[in-house]
Parts: sequence; C-alpha cells; structure tokens
Amino acid sequence: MEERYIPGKVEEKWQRYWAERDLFKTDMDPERKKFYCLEMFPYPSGKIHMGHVRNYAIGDVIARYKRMHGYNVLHPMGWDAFGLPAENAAIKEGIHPARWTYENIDYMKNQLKKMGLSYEWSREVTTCDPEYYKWNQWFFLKMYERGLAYKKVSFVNWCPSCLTVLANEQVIDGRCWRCDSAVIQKELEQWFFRITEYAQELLEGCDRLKGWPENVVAMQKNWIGRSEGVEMDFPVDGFSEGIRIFTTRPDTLWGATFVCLAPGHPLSERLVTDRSRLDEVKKKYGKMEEKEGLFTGHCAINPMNNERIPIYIANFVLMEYGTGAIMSVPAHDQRDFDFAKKYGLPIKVVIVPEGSVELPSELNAAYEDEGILVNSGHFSGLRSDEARKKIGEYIEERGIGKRVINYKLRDWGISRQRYWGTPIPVVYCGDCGIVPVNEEDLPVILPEDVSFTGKGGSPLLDSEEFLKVPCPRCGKIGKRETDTMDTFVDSSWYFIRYCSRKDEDALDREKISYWMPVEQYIGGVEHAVLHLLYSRFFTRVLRDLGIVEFDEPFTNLLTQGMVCKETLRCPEHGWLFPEDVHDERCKRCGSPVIRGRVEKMSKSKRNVVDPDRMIERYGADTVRLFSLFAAPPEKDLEWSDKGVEGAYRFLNRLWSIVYKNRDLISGLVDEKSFDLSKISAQASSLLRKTHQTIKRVTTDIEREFHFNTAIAALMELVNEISGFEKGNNDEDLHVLRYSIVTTLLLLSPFCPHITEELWEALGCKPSILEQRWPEWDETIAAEEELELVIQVNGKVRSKVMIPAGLSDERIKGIVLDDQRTRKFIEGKTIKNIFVVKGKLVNIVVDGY
RNA sequence: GCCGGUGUGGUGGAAUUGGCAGACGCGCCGGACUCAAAAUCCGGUGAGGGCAACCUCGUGUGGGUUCGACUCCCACCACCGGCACCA
Repeated sequence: MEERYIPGKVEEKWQRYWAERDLFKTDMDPERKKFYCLEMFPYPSGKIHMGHVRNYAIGDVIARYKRMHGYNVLHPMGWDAFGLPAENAAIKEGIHPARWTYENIDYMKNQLKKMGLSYEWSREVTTCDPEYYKWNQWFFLKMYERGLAYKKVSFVNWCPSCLTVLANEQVIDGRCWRCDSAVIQKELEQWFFRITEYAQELLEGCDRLKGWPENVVAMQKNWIGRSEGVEMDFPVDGFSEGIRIFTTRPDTLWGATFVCLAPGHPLSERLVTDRSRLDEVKKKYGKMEEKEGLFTGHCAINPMNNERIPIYIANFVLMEYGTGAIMSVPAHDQRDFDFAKKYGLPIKVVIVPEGSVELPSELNAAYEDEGILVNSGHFSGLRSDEARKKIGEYIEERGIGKRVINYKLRDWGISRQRYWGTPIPVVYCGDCGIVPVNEEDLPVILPEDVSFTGKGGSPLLDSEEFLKVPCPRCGKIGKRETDTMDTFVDSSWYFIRYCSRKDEDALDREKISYWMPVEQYIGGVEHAVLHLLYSRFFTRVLRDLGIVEFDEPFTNLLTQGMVCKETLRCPEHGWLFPEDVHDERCKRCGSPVIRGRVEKMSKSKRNVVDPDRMIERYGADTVRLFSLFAAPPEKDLEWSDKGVEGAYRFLNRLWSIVYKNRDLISGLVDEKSFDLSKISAQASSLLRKTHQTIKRVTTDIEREFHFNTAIAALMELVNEISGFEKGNNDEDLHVLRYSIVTTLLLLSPFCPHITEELWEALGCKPSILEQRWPEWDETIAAEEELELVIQVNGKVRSKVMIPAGLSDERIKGIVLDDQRTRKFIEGKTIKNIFVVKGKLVNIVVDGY
C-alpha cells in the first residue's frame, strides 16, 4: 500500500477481510461472559440518515470495545419491516409493499456494510417475514387464551389520512405521529392488549431501571400515571343502581353539587330521553376547546350529606378513566367550576386555606389547593390529607365505597385497518362467534395478490381467498379478521428473536436465557413511552408464558441525541440548501441569507447531510469519528462540515506519522515494559502520556460512554507522538512503537478500518479487533513532577514544580519559600493553609 | 398547569469527590514552505488594562454555605423536551 491514505480502498479491503472470515459471528458459550449490545432496528424507509449513522456508530464502538475486553458479544441487526410507508408507496407508485420493502432493505444493508459495523448478519430479523410474524400471531393466541387480548367497542383515535386507528401512544399533540394529520375520535370495535393488567408492575419496575436515563423513566411513570382515591356509589332517584364515581379528593365530597357522566357511559343512554342532544354532546367528546353538557333530568343523592344533586352528561368526562363518572366540586376543581358557571350550578366551598377563615363568597376560580375542611359534617376542621385518610376509612366501614388505585395507562389498541402488517389470527363464525385460528395453522399468511387503490379500506377486504375460511371450530364458512396488528407488536420482542439464528428455534429457552437481557440498548428518545413500554409489557407476558425468566429486557439504555444542522432561509424562496447560497446571499434572488436555528435534520428544512456522500468523500472512519467526537452521545449533535474535515485531518495525520516511522519500528518486537534508565526524558514522557491515555480513554468509555473526551485524549497522544524525537538510544524506538501501537488499539473501536490497515503496516498480525484492550500501569501514568498551584485567599498567585509524593509539611515549606507567593503574604498573618494532595495549596491570610 | 432537562469563549464542547475555568476540535490571527495558491507544518487566540513582569473581571441572574463554588443550597430568568379536561 502506498503512503497516501485512501479511505475507500482501505475500508473495502477490511470489510471484505472481516466478512470472509466471519469475524463477528458469535455462539452461545456458557464459559464466557456475554454482552448483548443492541441498537434499535430501523424502518426500511429507503436510505439511512445521519441519525442512524450516529446510533450505529455508538453501538459499534461499545460492541467492539467489549469484544476487546474478552466478552462474548451479541451484536445483531434487523428490519422493522411492516408499516404504512410501504403501502403508501404501493398506492402512489404501484409497487408492491413487499418488493418496496425488500429492495429498501437491500440498499440500506449495503449502506450499513459500508460503515464497517460489526454486525452478525446471520441473525438478521425481518419482521415482514412469515417466519417472524408467525410468532406475533402465536403470542396473540396465547394472550387471547389468557384474556390478555380482547375485543371491545370504544372511542379510538382515528387518523383520517392514514385511514387507521392509532394507539394513544401514537397520538402526539392531537396529531398522527406519522403523518401529522389531526386525529379524530371514532367509535369502533377493536382488538386490545391488556397492558393495564401490568400497570402496577410496570410502574414498580421503573424504580429498578437503574441503567436508564432518568427522563425516560420519568416519562414512563408519568404515562402509567398512578393515582390513589376512592370509588363510591351515588344513588339515583328512581333507579335501583347508583352511579359509581372515582375521586382523588374525597376531602371535597361535601362540596359536590352535581354529577357528570361520560357520553359513552352505559347509564347515559337510559337516563337521557333526547337522543339527538346526546349525540351532539358525544360529537364533542374529548374535544378540548369547550365544555359541553346536557342535563339528564335526573338527580343523584350525595351519600355524605344526602343532598339531591343533578346528573349531567359532560363531554370532558372520559369513559376510559376511572369509572366514566365523576362527582363535580366546582369550588375546588377548575373544570367543574367552568362547567358550573356555564350551566348556572351552585358552587359550595368546603376547603379553606390553612390559617384563613374563609374564601371570598364570589369565587372567580376554583381553589384547588389543600386546606382545612369546612361544612363537611364531623370532618370539618381536619386538614385535607388527614380528612382523605379518615373519610376513606369511614366510607369503607359503612360499605358505601372503597379506596382504589387508578392508572392513566389504557389498554393497547392493536388493530390497524391496513394491509402491510401481521394478520390477526381470528375467524368470525356465524355460529361460534370469535374463533382463534389453530396454532398448527400458523402463520396466517398475508396474501400478496391484492390491489392497492388507496380507497375504501383495507385491500384484504378484496381477497376472497383470504377472507372466506372455514371456522376452525365448526368448519362452517366464516369471515377472517382483516385488521392487521400495530407494527409496535413486531418490535416488542425482536430482541429475543436475535438470540437464535434464522434457521433455528425462535424461542430456544436456553439461548434466550444465555443472551438476554440486553446489557446495552441504544436508540432515540422518541420511543420513551412507545416501543420501550410495549417491550417491557411483552417481556412480562412472555415471562408469564414461561418463555423467559426475567422481567426487564433492557438493563442499560442510552438515548442518543438528535443530529442537527444549521438552517438557511431566503426571505423570497424559503429554506435553502447550502449550495443555493453564495457569499451569504441566495443564488436565485441575491437576498441576504438568514442563518436560522440549529434544527434536527429534515428534508423539508433542507439541512440534511447524506451519509453516502460523506462516506464516499471522507470514508466511514471519518464519519464515525466525527459523529462520536462532536458531542457526548446523549446530547444533540450539531453537524459541521468543517468539523468533519478536522476528523479527516486527524486520521491523515495519524496515517503519515505511522508511515514516517514505519521503517524504524515495523521490525521491532513488541514490548510492554521498559528499562526506564535506558530511555530518554522525551521517551519517558511519551510513555507516561501513553499510559495516561489508556487510562483516560478507558474510564471515559466506562463512564457514560463519553467518546468525545476519549477521542480528545487520543488526539493529545497523537500530538505528542508527532512531536517526539528519539534520543540517542534504541530503546526509545521501542517506546515509540509501543505508543503508536497502543494508539491504534485504543482508536480501533472508533475507526476500525484505518487502524487495521496501520496495524498491518507495522507488521502486526491482523485482526486488530481480536486484540486485547491495553492496560495501564498506574505508577507509569503518575507524574514524577507535579505542578503545584498556590493560592492566597482563593486566588491563584503562583505555580511551582514539585516532586510527587511530598508530605504536607514539606509542601508548606516550599510554598512559603516561593518568591512570588511571598509578595502576597508578607506582613500578613497566616490564618490557615489548606493542602490538596498533589494539586493545590491555599494560604488564608488576614488583612487582605 | 404538572414532570424532566439545559444554560460555560467567536463556535462544538472539556473540567473524576467542591480545588488552576476554557482540555480537544472548529474558526480566526501570525509565521514557515511556495513564483503564487491549495494542502501541510509551527506559534498565538475569554474580556479589559499595562511597554512589561503582572493586575482586574469572567461559567444565565440574585443571594447563601465554604479557606475555596461551573460544581452544593435557596429564589428567579431564559430556552428545550414530555404529559395535559386523567376527576
């Protein structure tokens, strides 16, 4: 190889080398400690973007680093291959979703290979493969058997553009997570997974997720949303059954002046005579804009004070939470207050702020804080918290209610009225009703001969062959379920599938128990409540099915920040590509360009950088290096073309240093220990720096994966190597070789190709990735001489060099002798001297 | 509104338990090489003052603890993210 660094050539050579020797293949080995390193698998959208590059670069460094520490590392990759874009492509371009998906996978796999990622491709998972989704169906059947999968009518989030139902987790600010259309509420019959069954366990588990970022844990807790309160029945005039309400504020029970039912509440139909008015309120259900209500004409009895209070249907009451009915306390709840004002209902104060006698007679807002109870029978005078406890007990003693816990978490709606997903394995029979498909008939295969018009519901409705099937129970012709599963079902267990190869048993207990859980999971924070919560739920279901024997799938989670870039705007032409700009002006109209904010890369804002082009120009090593160096992994990263060039320069420098010294050191035998008396001061310093660098790189990676500072340390070492001049002895060359070889080893997880090449150029036997991670010697790393900082009253006044390991007394002596220091302490009384070992001395003097 | 996070040079970001603020990189300035440029290499680079050795100020704002605070405590401001009629 000639002396010029040509990244493309080097990278192709080593990628082939690794592939030919299958160096990333792993097998279960109970003798070795395992490490499961996983990055969130991508949706095969067509091309990878910089967010992928960053995600996989981080994962690859960790996998390679752990491998060099002797771990048996599982590092797989796959495809979250079902989903809407494939179907939209079919409608728009007439290409079948399967073909579209597999072509994208081919292309993207090739891109990933060019990045030099250490994946074991024989474990590749593709979720649209019947061999994979068969197990989705199998889990569904098992869950159905146990009542964890069920069908119910409810209001659901409907995306009018995607023409499908969305889970609560997929609605962001009232809009579809995928296409951003406004989501509407629709009453439909849907399949659900009973995730609420695990609400408490999922919540408790949060506290044990020590290796997860706090904000993600907080978001999950928040989403599960536990609250404690009481449930009690309010009897209804002229009806035998009462209205069961839930409240977290039993201390305000005496202030309840009306009762509200959710529009979908079973009693609402029976209490309301005017159907059209009810439908009107229903239409406004869940709408945040305005409160809408309808008096039922009936009254309920407040069991605490036996007052008759009116019953309303109100659009702001949710059927899905609590009991679907509330007692309304307008004096102490702003929503009830607004409603009471609108409909002229009485407002009764039962809590006053502690220390004050009463609230103003005309409230203009609800008093929602805690306080002292008034007008509340014999509970008057108690503080809210005491009252809640006592009233809870009182209610239970009298048998009129009970203390309960409620969760915001709703069951997971998994039905999707779309084609490109896992068919739900159920048949509807005229006689038998809902009948699950027999296990041995799995998979229910998605028919391929369907047409995509984009109109009139799922293409599956047109497939006679798929639709008309004999009932698995009685054999009579029934109708197959045409809804498919939410793709989040696919990604809820893919990490388990990786434990065995494609042709092996998908649920091999032994392999799963060896490889799981995932020691390190890496991905975007956007899945904080979606995928990550579903996976925790699924893992528990699989545990209860006896397939796995752990609760949490991901021990450590790293949520990497977004990849951002500066945006450019022209007042005339909007967002601009960098190439549309010349001399700070828009090329088209000459207007001065507005340098916009640094924002997440997006096509619409024209601030994307294409990984292919970057890799072609600088090589994967440079792209990896820059994306790891520019920011710590959990923070947002600002892409900078100049920064990339800086990374490229660094690799070129390393390359030329190695080749400059190659003839001198390539023939030498590797040594790890040196006779310090034989080497020059420069070599001794380089040796020390090398050991310090091993230590810094290692601890920076161990401590929260701070690759940016680890790389900075390597740059410092390379700077020192570059300035190194050997003394008049041959031993110095051994130090130089040791230092360069160590640099290559430390850099190899970040930049695997160039380090392999240089490793080989120095006469070392490939592959560098099979080497052990270097170790440092604390005594060599320690400085012989330290720079002691001298402060007087906390201000730095002087610095002196001292030998390491002096006693405090000796140090004080040296300090007080120091010329510069004396200027500041002369004629003053020394009150105290603080010595920080090996670092600093602070002299406290009077009269300063 | 509730929950979480962030705030440091021209810029991306460093600073282990409270102990030299600004590592490393980018940019900029100066120099070497060159007919010239690019590339490369060397040096400088928080602000203000001084010919200088040096001095003063400086981590969003105000206070506190401490010999000593980017770091700990209290209050506030700004920005970012999540949730939000959840009774």
